[in-house]
Amino acid sequence: MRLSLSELYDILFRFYGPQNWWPIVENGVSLYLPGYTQKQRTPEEALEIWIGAILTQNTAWKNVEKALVNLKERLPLLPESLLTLSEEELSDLIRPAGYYRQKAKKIHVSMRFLLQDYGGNPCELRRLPLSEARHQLLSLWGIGPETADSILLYALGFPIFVIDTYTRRILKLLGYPEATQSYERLQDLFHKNITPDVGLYREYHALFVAAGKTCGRKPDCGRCPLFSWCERHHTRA
DNA sequence: CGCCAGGTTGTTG
DNA sequence: CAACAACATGGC
Repeated sequence: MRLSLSELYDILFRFYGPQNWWPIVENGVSLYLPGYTQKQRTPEEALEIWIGAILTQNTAWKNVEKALVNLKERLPLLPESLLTLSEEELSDLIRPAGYYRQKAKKIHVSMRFLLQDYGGNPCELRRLPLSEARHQLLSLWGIGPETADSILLYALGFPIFVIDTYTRRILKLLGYPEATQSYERLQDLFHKNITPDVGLYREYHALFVAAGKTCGRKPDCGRCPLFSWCERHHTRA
């Protein structure tokens, strides 16, 4: 019997507990505070999430953390401050996050956009309809669907579901054919089956990441709460 | 040492 | 549209 998406959420939540995404870096460590799933983010927090979403593209969070620490000890995290740095200076600070020249360019593009169109305040995007805010994000060089949706959900508080490689991996193993389809197609599955609640969407996506890590390079099936529904369980040679 | 991590873009068939 | 290369550091 295949797991429904709400049953899956319950299992993951009971096993991994609240994830309290998205973290803010303070005193050199990432903080995951209980209020974060519901909280309306301040412009400062929203900007850090925005930049973090770019930095974490195909990159371990530990490396992003180092980059954010470097940035925050060098200057206040504001578009106008970041833009006083050249792309080369910026790339030097974010080096630990990898792809540092690409990401410096991406951050510059986003900061110019925010400063020119929204007075440097990312939260102003919240005034737009969701589809238009998403369209604007996707029009920026360096922001694809996952980064856009992470910003919309975690920084701006729009009810949109984030799809990442972990989501696909888990759903494939659970036998969901939609997992091999396009980003928007898979996203629709969540929008149609899970009530659009920001706190719920934030927690659910973070739980996929937690589960995906258990199922990474060295799968720890003995400790996976999904073992009995997993393809590996049934199709082992 | 090799593999991969909270992707996106550009190129090519 | 799908497949593939390029982008790059650091942890396990």
